[in-house]
Amino acid sequence: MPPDTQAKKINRASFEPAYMQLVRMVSEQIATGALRPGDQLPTEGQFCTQYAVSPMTVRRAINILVEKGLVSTTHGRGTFVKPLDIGRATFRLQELKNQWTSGEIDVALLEASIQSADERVARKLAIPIGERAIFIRRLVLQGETPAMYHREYLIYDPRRPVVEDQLQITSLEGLLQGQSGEGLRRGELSIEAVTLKEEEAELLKVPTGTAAFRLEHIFHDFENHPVSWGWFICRADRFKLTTCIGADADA
Amino acid sequence: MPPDTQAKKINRASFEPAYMQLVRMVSEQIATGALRPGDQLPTEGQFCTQYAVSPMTVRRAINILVEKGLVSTTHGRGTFVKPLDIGRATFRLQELKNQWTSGEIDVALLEASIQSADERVARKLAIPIGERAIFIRRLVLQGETPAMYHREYLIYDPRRPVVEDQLQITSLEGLLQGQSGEGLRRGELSIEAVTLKEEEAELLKVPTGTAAFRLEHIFHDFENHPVSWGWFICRADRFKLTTCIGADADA
DNA sequence: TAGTGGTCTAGACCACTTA
DNA sequence: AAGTGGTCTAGACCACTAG
Repeated sequence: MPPDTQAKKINRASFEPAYMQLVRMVSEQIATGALRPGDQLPTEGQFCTQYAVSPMTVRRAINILVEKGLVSTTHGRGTFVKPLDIGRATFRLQELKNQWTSGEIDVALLEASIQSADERVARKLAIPIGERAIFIRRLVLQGETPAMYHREYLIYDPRRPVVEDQLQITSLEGLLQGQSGEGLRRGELSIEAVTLKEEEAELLKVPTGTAAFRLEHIFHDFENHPVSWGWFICRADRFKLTTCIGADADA
Repeated sequence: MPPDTQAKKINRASFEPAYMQLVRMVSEQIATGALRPGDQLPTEGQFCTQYAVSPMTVRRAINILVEKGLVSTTHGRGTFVKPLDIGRATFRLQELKNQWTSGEIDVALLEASIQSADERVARKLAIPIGERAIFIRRLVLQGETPAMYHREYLIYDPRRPVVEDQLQITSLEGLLQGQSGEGLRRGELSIEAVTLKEEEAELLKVPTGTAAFRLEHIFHDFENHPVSWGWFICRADRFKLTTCIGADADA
């Protein structure tokens, strides 16, 4: 434990809550190297007296530091600064929305039809082979340039207010604006790298064989049945995920 | 607000903390559709009386639900169930470690040399063009199969205990086992899709032009100077990021 | 004005680690 | 046995939203 560097006070008049000020102050000490990986933080009690706050406030601040991955706590031992861990990096899909909502986005519906499910579609949607399913192809345009190509298979259920609603489900409007499907409970997503097939390349106006991201999705309803399965093919030059780890990741 | 479905009690004898039991019970109600997107949750006070817990415990549970993206709170209005938001999806690099630490991993050092920095390297490492930099090439093998190719440029500083330590920094051992660089403060990471160049393809034993992930990284020390810049080229068939959104993402 | 969430207090008790 | 974090209480006061 380093000799106490300098204990700034909590500003009670600030709009910033006390626990956040604590988080920020400790984060800065870690960022500047005043606290190094492995160092022990002051104990809960020490924080309380140093900053004249209650234990709950200290604990809240420490919990946030733990979630940020900056420190780790061990029950009877103490709280310690963690070294950089590359495994903690997380890439947020939200980033794409931000990248894209800055410009003009158009969604072109290329196809919307009823198809009979082949083996693959049947398996993904958990329906019998040959059952009818809705098939949709869309193209997302950023200005004049195509950015993503979307293929999606949807459960066809004549009892539901189908197509119109379903066209909204996982719609790119939803993806880009904010919220999708009201009737959906959970989704699974995955990302891989692929090379573009001829059809995809033509639509995206890049050479066949170009690299691209494939963002696959499958959504389930409240009965936990699959509702939709599909994937976005994203031009690599329009799709990049970035993130930061360590101190100063945000503040 | 739906007519109270059924208020299970908190089990005080359980190893599971009260706030977690609350989180789980509400999560389940959302997962089953007992609580639908847009529905208002009981207020803090109602939770307190229903489950006989203190306000702080309720607030802690609700905060967790907010972080999980299942509900949102508005100051003077209440707490409401959120619809699925695809933008909340986050992909964790940790996943790769898990995928890989299951098998045998070898790291082959292909090259470690001193080079004079060209314009690109100089810019990334914030050093003058022509300055010496350490250059490292490694190959990560999963059993017999090559999985990743790593190129990295490191600051050459004769005052530091350089090479041996630097070889550990952002080493794949670090990447795969747990913790990397003790002298690092923060890092920036990004992922793109690329097609393999001839050299890369040969090393990874796949055809030239195959799709792959490129995971670029740059790390900074406590003075916020770049220390290392490089990238992993990952075989697409060994590298897939997956995630879940919505209720039941974990519990 | 009534109801809501947001913050915070000043402790308590327990479980765990270390010596 | 001493010190640590983990949980929890039973309130308080404030700021915001709504009718």
